[in-house]
Amino acid sequence: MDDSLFRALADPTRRKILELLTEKDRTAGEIAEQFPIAFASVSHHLGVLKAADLVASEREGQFIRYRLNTTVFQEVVRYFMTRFGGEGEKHA
Amino acid sequence: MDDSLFRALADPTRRKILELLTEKDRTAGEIAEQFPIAFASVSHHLGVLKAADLVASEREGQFIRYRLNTTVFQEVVRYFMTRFGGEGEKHA
DNA sequence: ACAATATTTAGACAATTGTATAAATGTCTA
DNA sequence: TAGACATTTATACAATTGTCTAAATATTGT
Repeated sequence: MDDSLFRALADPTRRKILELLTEKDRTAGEIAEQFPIAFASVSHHLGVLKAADLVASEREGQFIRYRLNTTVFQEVVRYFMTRFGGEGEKHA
Repeated sequence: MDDSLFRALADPTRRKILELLTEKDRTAGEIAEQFPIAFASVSHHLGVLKAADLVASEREGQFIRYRLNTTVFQEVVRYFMTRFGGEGEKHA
């Protein structure tokens, strides 16, 4: 379980970005306009999320469209379930 | 979902502490001796984990014993499952 | 080629964080 | 009460981080 993953999740703006991407894929601009901070700052957050492999992106003409990488979230859930899964479901 | 929770999880030493507490409850000293950093630093990490409600502690004579608060981990799992639709970790 | 739009990258700066040492607090036992 | 042990709190400092503005890169249309 990569360190960059948890560091990426530690920022509330980035978590909000992830939740936005849950609804639908969005371009960098569509994401950025949801926040009161500079576009460049949001771009930086997107870079962090991408480095942690939580999102992927692809160019679409002028735009760059971002989408969730759901695979990694499943790994996160598995991390918590196996290590801290609470009582009962010990399925090692 | 509290911000302090994700910030607490962002540090690898703290995650290691949590994993140690998965095995069994431990005193501050037993935890601290597992790490190459100063006891005071580990104590600080324990404070962060406690503030995030990830662990609880109680005095036992000279010692202070720490234990996982599993309830919060279940909330974490629920957070990821509900928002980021983890399909694939079904169990029984 | 030029201008407009979309986004990222570079550089700077203040706030936060992880660590260390030293001092303080709490507990036990002689 | 004194002294030893266990742990936390106070303080300082270097490293990391989130934000900004300005400049750079990429694409589209004229």
